[in-house]
Amino acid sequence: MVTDVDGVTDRLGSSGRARSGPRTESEPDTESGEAFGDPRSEATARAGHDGDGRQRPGSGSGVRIGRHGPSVAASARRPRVAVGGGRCCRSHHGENYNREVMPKPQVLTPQADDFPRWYQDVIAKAELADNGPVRGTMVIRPDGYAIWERMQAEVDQRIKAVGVRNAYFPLFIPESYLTREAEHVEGFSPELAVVTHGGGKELAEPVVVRPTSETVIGEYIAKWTQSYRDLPLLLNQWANVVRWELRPRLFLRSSEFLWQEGHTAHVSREDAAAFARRIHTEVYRDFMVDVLAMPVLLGAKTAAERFPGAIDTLTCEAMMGDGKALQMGTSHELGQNFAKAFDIRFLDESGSEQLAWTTSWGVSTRMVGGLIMTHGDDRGLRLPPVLAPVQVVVLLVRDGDGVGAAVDRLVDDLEAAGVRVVADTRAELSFGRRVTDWELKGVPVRIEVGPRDLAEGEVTLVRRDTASKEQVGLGGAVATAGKLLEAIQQDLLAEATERRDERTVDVSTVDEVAEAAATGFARIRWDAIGPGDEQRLATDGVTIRCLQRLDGSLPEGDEDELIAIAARSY
RNA sequence: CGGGCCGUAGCGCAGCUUGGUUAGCGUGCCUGCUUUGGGAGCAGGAGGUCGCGGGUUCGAAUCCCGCCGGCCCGACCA
Repeated sequence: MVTDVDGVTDRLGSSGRARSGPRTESEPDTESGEAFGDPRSEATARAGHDGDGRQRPGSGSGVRIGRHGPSVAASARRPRVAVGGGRCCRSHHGENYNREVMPKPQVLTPQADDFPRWYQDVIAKAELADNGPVRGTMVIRPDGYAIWERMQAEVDQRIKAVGVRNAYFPLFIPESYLTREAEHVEGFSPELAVVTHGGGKELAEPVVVRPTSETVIGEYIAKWTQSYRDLPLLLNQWANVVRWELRPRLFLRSSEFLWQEGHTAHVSREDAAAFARRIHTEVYRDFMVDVLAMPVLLGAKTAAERFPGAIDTLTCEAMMGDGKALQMGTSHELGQNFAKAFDIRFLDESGSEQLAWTTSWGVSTRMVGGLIMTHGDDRGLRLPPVLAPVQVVVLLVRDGDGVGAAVDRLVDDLEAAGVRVVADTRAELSFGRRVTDWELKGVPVRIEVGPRDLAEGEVTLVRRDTASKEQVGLGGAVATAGKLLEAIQQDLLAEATERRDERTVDVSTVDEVAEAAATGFARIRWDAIGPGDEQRLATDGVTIRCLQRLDGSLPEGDEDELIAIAARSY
């Protein structure tokens, strides 16, 4: 099979730039249907693994390998000198012998030095993803995919809660479908991958690899829609899509990515608009705020930024750690554009034929990038507990005197309490190394179990977000962990909200917009931006991210008194 | 597609200007011992068509020509 990514521009008669490139042989690897995880199996699925992700023989949390005599001898040899004083201290002041802030080894480029470099470092060191062999493609590694699976599970549940059902449509779309909607084809043809050969022969009609599925799904919605009783028709699919990218970045912009695309048809414009808004708020915003702990701004796109073929595009915009904006999700009112192109008609109650009104909406693996850049710090990822595939890691500091058994019991108790937990008993790695690893991976709470603590019947709990430590009795560890998880979830959201608000300024002129956008978001009255200003800002790398009402709520259609949020963006 | 830069061990790099032993260094990897409460130490070891092709030369990672690939900056996008 030969994939041709350049020729289609001409064939589709688009104004897009022409590109040259070799035709590349590629194996047919049409992987259809994304498996997604059952959230309930998450904790148990991980329980038999150590921190390396390798299955230990014997499984269960109590596996012991290669730890015996020496470490016991070592701990026995070490008398309680330091601990003796510490014990006194602790009992009187509740202090911790190792509470002082530890010198942190630099494992990542600091954010302040070079934010993009930091982002790449995190992805590499936390083992989230790699570049694929074809430029712009992405290999999502198990720890990265686990994050995506958690996102899928949470979003899927919310999508279904508003009455949408999942289906699956093909990867290949007839090229002719794309051309039926003028704006749509113009918008997408520059980034299409087109298959010209199959089965060793040139195809009579080339097929495109879906960049999005409005067209195929429209064709079938038309087929399935006869009566107003068939509407609303509410569909969603989890799939991969391909948009040939010139400047790829892992998670943020790759030539192939994973997403969810919803497609619905309604009897009236009002119904369609209301549904798009409902998805936008009840699914996307709630998920992003409650699960991702990201304070997204909701708004409408300007005509220039609208989805090709839409009459209105709603967006969720987030601010990253460097002040730049990231579009986290969009919902489109497609009006009757696709209904006309694909003949989506129905008979209404009076028996007269009507054109349907459609919507589409999606969120993608880009959210993983947004999550990294929103909460990450110089030590690595910081995952919000509600999302985190692993919420608590129980770290065996050093073996001896029943430490292993205590780790096992704690893991069992946490699991029984519904916490997603793993045990790290890798005695062959130094303590510091393992701590650093778990910090890189962003696990919200770390519980350190070692002989010294245990002699006091205690363990040490450490928050990933603040690095603060506290010691609690073994019996209280589960309850404390639960409280910490809740606190971390709230605090991450609060921290991100505070940063966004600090870096958002109200301005009144276009020049001020450009200046303010250098460090964050600029808010300006939409009517203060004249024709041509939007384009002029774009030359400085600044775009209008969205339009909101003065109170920050979502506008409906064309309203006066709107505020434009302008920023640099990813 | 325009402008700048780079291809040497898995990754990051030095060596090239001024051609000449067996091509080095950091990290990672393997083995052993000692370690383990904040990226452990020591010893030993494996790993290279110096991007590809041609040319100059007694001799090329190094000089010349061509090709291929990649990165960064500008015009589009979840």
